Amino acid sequence: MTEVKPMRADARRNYERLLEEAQRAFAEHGVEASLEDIARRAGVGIGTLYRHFPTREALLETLLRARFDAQAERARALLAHAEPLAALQAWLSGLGDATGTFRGLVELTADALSDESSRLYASCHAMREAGSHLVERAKREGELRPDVTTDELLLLLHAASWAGGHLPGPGGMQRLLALVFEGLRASEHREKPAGAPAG
Amino acid sequence: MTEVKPMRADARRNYERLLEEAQRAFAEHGVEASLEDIARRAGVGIGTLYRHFPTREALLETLLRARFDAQAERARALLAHAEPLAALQAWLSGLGDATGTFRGLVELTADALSDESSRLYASCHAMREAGSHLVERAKREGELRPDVTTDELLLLLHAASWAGGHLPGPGGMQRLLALVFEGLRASEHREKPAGAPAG
DNA sequence: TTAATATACGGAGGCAGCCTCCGATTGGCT
DNA sequence: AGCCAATCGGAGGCTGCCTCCGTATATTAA
Repeated sequence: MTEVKPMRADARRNYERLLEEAQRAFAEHGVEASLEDIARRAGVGIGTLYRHFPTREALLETLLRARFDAQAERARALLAHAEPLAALQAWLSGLGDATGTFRGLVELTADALSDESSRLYASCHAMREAGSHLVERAKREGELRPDVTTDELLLLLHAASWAGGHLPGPGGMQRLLALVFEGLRASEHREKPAGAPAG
Repeated sequence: MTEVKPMRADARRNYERLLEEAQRAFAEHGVEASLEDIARRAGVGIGTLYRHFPTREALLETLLRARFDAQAERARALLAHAEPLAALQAWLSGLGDATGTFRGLVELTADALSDESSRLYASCHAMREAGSHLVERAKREGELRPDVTTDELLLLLHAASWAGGHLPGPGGMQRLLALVFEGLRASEHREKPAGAPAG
């Protein structure tokens, strides 16, 4: 059985200080924030940081796992929503907001989803699984094109989130995500403004 | 009358060796390739590299300007194409291929397009301009939704290119770009499914 | 050809970040 | 109190960025 010896008091204290400072640092400087800086601000030697979190990814994983779980939970909740496509869109939209919280997180998440050897892969798996139920339902009810996969959808979301960061002002991701859902063709059943551009 | 004094022979030689090695290095290791390594391989001191190219961006700009010009030219040529939307798609598709040549190039280009202070901004400007003519034509002829801007379109392309790199195998970007054009809704009156030529 | 000089070269050196290793310290237990 | 395994901390080795300046050389004038 996995008997876990309780941590020594100082170890636990440092562990928690490190997580706090890491959260701050990543939010402020993005995922590339300096680890030595995190250790410094936590009032801890660099060696201590590396003992608790052997890699940057390990540190990020600890911080992110809860978020991924929350997204999975949200997906399950949205299965109760009456409109399958709207539910899916809502889920993706929230997921996009979450991956926008610090710079570099989108890249990280997209990598984790496609690279099985990533430490974050496992953390993401439950989330993808939960999301795929929303996807399947939307397909089954004829609201989502049947030839698109969950992975493609997630990737498109991450792409929109990534690109949203390059648009001035907030709401960029939402706008792009909407475009992706609607497509780019002008079409009759979509109301189009009357006036052709002058010129 | 910008009389340009000819470079000293050794200077010109080094300049060219540096560009060659930079091309190699960026292609192999992405835009973050070590500058000291480039200098080393070019058989030149690091100081010499920095004299010719004060920043990494300056070096990249020199390498990329020709590419951007080529893309602008391609856009102009495609104005002769009979089908406006197909022409636009073809242009974007080629542009996406070009930004996939080395890792980090997509990010770089997207940044350059949105940040006026970037050294690459000027280089991109003509390309965006040329592309916007394709966009306007497609709108005018009612094939492209009128509420989307050239910048959004370029950003969506870059997003697709970025995301394509996270899909296994080649052709990821093409597939995603097609999805973006067609939209994600299931719909009876869509003629052709988006998708990579599975053969 | 030689001398003068503007031009260009090269790498040492200072800084920061990554990560490892191991002697010093200390919490927890008897 | 005293022991010792668990934990700490940071020096040190490495890489990469970038600047500065003494040295070397291509070019030109004599």
